[in-house]
Amino acid sequence: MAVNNPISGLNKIFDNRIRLGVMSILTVNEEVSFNDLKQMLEVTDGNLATHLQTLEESKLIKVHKGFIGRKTNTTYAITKTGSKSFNEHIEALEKMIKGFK
Amino acid sequence: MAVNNPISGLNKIFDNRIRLGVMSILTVNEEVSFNDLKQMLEVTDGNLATHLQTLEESKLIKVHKGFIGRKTNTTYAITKTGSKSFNEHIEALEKMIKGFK
DNA sequence: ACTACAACTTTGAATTACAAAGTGCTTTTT
DNA sequence: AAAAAGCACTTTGTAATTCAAAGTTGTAGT
Repeated sequence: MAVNNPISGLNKIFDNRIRLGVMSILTVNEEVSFNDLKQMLEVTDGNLATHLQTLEESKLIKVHKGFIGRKTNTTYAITKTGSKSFNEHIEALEKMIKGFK
Repeated sequence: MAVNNPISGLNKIFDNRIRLGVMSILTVNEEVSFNDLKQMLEVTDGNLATHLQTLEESKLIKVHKGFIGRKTNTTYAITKTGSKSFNEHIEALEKMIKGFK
């Protein structure tokens, strides 16, 4: 591995802007509903659902299917692994940015 | 546009890690040869060439075909537009990051 | 009963990314 | 001088990714 490679620490799963957005939202907010994510990120529900699935399969986020009264309410939260992976990615980004600041 | 959308300021051209890497390298180093970029980023030459072409077509970088003695030497540099676009992207990223710091 | 919303899954198409091989020119090696 | 190798590509083909649209199931409201 080249020593100077500025992108070697980046996590491929976060190359996608929607997945990046989800992670950044879930880092600030403990639990966020599907619908809120959809509105914040301005994506179609199908598109969002597949990205959430990808993140869940990689154990970066977890799903909680709950209720508000009798109505189903699905919320998403970041996992420990997710926090760790995302922080590493951000650190790699910051390192890259600092390289030229 | 949603007010809270953390990814709306990101530039799609920089979603790709190789193009991101090129820009970050060219922000620190005024002129970098094709071969140096290739080694730093650890990519195949064909792959690098297409990404450089994309960046050039968008006027984010410029190519200089020169010589070292009699040997051809191609170098790449960032353009004014490129600097501006890249800085905006980085600022959007930082804003996103600061959102949860 | 009908409409609407929520949270999906499935399908299909378009775009993107990438490796591998080929090209033309030059330089170095034998 | 011939062969091998390097540089900076281009072309080709495939694999992966991304995304919108439509379909699905279940609940809620009117």
